[in-house]
Amino acid sequence: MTVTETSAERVLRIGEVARGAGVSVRAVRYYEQQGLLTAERSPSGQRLYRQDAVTLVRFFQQMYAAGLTSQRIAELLPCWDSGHTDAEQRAMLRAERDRIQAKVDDLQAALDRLDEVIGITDTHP
Amino acid sequence: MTVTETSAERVLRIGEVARGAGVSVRAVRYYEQQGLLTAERSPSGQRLYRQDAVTLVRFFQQMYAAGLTSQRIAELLPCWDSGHTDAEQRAMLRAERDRIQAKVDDLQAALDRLDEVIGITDTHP
DNA sequence: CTAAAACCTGACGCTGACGTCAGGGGCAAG
DNA sequence: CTTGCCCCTGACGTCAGCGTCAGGTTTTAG
Repeated sequence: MTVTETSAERVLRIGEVARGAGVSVRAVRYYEQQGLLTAERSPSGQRLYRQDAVTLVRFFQQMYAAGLTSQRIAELLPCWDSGHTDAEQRAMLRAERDRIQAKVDDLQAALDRLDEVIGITDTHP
Repeated sequence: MTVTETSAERVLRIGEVARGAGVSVRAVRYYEQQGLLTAERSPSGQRLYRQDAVTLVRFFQQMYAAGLTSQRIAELLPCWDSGHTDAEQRAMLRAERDRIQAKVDDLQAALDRLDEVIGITDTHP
């Protein structure tokens, strides 16, 4: 479609999004399947993304790394792009926050156990 | 075996170890299967553990929580009960340490993202 | 125009620490 | 003796985030 693209209307195809965010194409499709990411479709059926899709995918990765499930991320997504939260969402947010904090403490304790045997007891890098 | 137990020779059965460490009986058997835990056997085939098995299982849980696999834990166990490490073990220890540290940083970043939308921007509890 | 590269939709495979069910002993109390 | 609880050994099931293969269409480079 040779519409004189006004330079601001650039769209991304799935491969570009994937490479941009450092994940696989399969992963991006998976996110859509989980209701995290929506895409326009070209007449031939190919997915077309806006540039912020890359940022979004990176955000998903961050949440996954923090132990959130696809479902949780989907439930909490509106909190970011609407800036508003209801009671249920607040509860989930706090629950996740506490869980992650606990995990940080656990990891820190594990680190201490490792350092203990390594001998790198230099207090702070 | 009615050997006059000198009060120091107390042994534990698998259920006691499991409850003591807060894991399932299945988990304790799994640790043995992975070469993490060895047990004597009663004449009837039941596993008999020493008291420190509970501590050991708790330690496994801590390492699992830190993202180590059974194999890694098995490879690094000698470092603790022998107090000695060879070059390969030191490399693994440092690698795991770095990985965990990176994970801590990731979690911290995720926490910040959550707090950002929660509004609990109180610097430190 | 043609070949390569990229995209599409299923759909099965993988990993790791267990859960769980099946089928069968053993051992103390009442 | 029998009731009940704990133990045993397989061995299949689970879950979540993808990997990967199959078979086919579309877009792009030359």
